[in-house]
Amino acid sequence: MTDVPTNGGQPRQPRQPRQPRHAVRADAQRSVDALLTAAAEVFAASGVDAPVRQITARAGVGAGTLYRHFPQRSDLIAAVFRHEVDACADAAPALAARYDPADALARWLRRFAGFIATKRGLSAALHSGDPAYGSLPSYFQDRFIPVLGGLLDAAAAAGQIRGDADPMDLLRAVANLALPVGDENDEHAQRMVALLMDGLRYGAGAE
Amino acid sequence: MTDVPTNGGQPRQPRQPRQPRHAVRADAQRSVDALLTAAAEVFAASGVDAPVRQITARAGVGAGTLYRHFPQRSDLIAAVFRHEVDACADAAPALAARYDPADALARWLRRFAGFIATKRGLSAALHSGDPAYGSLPSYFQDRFIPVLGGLLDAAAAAGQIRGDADPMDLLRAVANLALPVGDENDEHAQRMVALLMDGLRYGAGAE
DNA sequence: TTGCTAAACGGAACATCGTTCCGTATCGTC
DNA sequence: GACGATACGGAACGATGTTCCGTTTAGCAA
Repeated sequence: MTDVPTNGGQPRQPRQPRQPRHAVRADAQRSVDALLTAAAEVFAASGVDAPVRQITARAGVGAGTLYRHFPQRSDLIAAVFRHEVDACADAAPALAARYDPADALARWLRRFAGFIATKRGLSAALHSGDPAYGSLPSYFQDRFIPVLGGLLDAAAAAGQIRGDADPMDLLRAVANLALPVGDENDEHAQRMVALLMDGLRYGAGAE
Repeated sequence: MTDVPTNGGQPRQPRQPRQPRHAVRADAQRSVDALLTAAAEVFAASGVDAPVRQITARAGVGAGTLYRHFPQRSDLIAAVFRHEVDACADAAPALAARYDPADALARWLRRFAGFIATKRGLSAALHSGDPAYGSLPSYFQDRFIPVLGGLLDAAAAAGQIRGDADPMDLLRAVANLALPVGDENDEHAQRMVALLMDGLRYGAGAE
């Protein structure tokens, strides 16, 4: 066993989990989708500390299935987070196509506030030091800053809002406004976001 | 049951837990002391989320005893917090008597940084909305601001440090520096606190 | 179509945790 | 010294995260 002449350069252990034999089994894909959907709903309703069984029950799968696809709880949380970030970011083009720039911006900010409102308990999780969360903040920024930047630029170019708004500033502001604290309903958040939007409109043309 | 004529003005439920019949039994006092000491050590080592059994084992006490004195977990955490705030604040007079003002200030700030360093996970607990924590922030301020203010005034009066340092600002700054994040040891915090102290000295007499 | 095997599934079982319960031991008083 | 209120210990309970393993199924091949 001094040498391993077989499979030169092709290590036996699967370095790429892709192409294990056939791409991905249909039932596995269904399970993952069901889990992501169920987890998103449960997290929104009860926070990210919700019991695992509640998620598996809603998804109609066993606990073993969950842990097969998401070995750690944090993996599921991170996956749901990314999934929702994508959904929110991907909503922008449709809005931009259907509404005029300022309206599209306002609608997307509302959408974004709704996204944030489902993130109760996540900020604590983010600071837990779990490496599974390490890439989430940058993912958040990488996806949202270009999207919001585009909407802002379009509205500014149309002369509908002021031109000096910084996307990151606005993301942080809306996130702080919409993060649920205590028992206040999200009506308050929506009003504050609308106020922010009016602030942007008010400065149109100025400077 | 339309009226309750009995015990006018003296509600039956014990509003003051003091003076139940005789002051407090000696064994009960021992248990409380052992629990506070053990909890402080365990919290410092493992954070406030440490298992309850670990605390009772270290205190040499049964679980029932813990819950008799601290009906909720948050009660124990709050009690330990208050206990340590007191110990830290009470350390100031001795330091002020033994060392010259600026030295006493520096030593107390180190002491305070050590206090903060044991508070991993507490900030999350404070924001959990549990009413048992409601009074902790004001307790923190009420005890520390006069203590630090006294030390600052003495050092400023002696011309050893600048005179425009705000106690609350300094508390927040040191707390932020000393709060353990990730795996860094507290050496870093002590260096930063020393730096802050040098900053105070540097401004002596200025302005 | 039928057979086969790796992959995936479900849910019982295990370990751990916070909390409760209650029989027993102890303290302080009369 | 005896008695009653108080406190103690730790087993027991319910909930939860996680693992294990016998069973099922998807997808390929003959």
